[in-house]
Amino acid sequence: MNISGAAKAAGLPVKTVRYYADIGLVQPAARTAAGYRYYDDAAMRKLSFVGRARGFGFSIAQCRELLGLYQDEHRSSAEVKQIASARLEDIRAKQRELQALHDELEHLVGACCGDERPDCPIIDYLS
Amino acid sequence: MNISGAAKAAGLPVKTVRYYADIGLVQPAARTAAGYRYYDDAAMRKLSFVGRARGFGFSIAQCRELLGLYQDEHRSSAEVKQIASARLEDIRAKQRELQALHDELEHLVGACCGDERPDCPIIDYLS
DNA sequence: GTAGGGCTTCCCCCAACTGGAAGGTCAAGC
DNA sequence: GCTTGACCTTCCAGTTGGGGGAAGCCCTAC
Repeated sequence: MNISGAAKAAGLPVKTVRYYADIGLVQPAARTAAGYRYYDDAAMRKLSFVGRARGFGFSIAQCRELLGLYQDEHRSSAEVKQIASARLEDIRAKQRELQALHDELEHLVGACCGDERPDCPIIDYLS
Repeated sequence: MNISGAAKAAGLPVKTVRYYADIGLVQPAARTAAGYRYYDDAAMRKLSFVGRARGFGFSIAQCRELLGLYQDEHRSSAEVKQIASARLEDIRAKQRELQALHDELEHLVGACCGDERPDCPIIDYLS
């Protein structure tokens, strides 16, 4: 597979696949004589793995760790769980933050008449 | 007020205040003879306003609009409400996204024993 | 042989800052 | 008057995770 085939199979933009190769996250199996990146089955599986992990919001660094564990026959599931739990806690923290913002902003938006007059509780709150 | 006083009063890092001046979001009232940025009361109010708006997650572009409305005697609250509603909808979209990720990841983390064995539903899911 | 698409590297761009270097300024203390 | 240290200035580079596009090579089809 060349890069566009690999990208399509993994559901990623070509630019992203090239970027992952550049940063050493997922290297192509080889280069053709013309210098084209060549992805074999193993490389494509890694790409898809990373694509799904990124879909969960794992950072590139976390993806690197997860990929290492994915390929490690002797991994302990505890290591995986620890990374996933960290991401889960990040998500929860973000949710709490967003919930607080949401409630406050919803309150302000609800209190604003939204007509042609200048009086506005949102502006007042920010002032 | 020089920049550090203004930054402290607005609860922002000095670097951020300088950045806002650079991009023309909140300009200092003047420069001293030595070239120091000087913030008067009006400039400090704008800084604090932007600081609070950023706290709600409004983008710099939105802050620019809000700041314009803040200073516009003839604004209509509808314009303000429209910007705030857009932000609220962004927040809700993000919340829905995070909720889906949360539920799925929580399920996976819950299913992983987290022991020394390599078997792991998280890795399986990503594979 | 030529047209088109695909591939390569390279560099700049995004948001919203942050860190740091090099150098000018200011106020206090001696 | 001089030094010291804190503060200010500009400028440049880096952050995350890529995206856009130019210049140039490659490959296949007609």
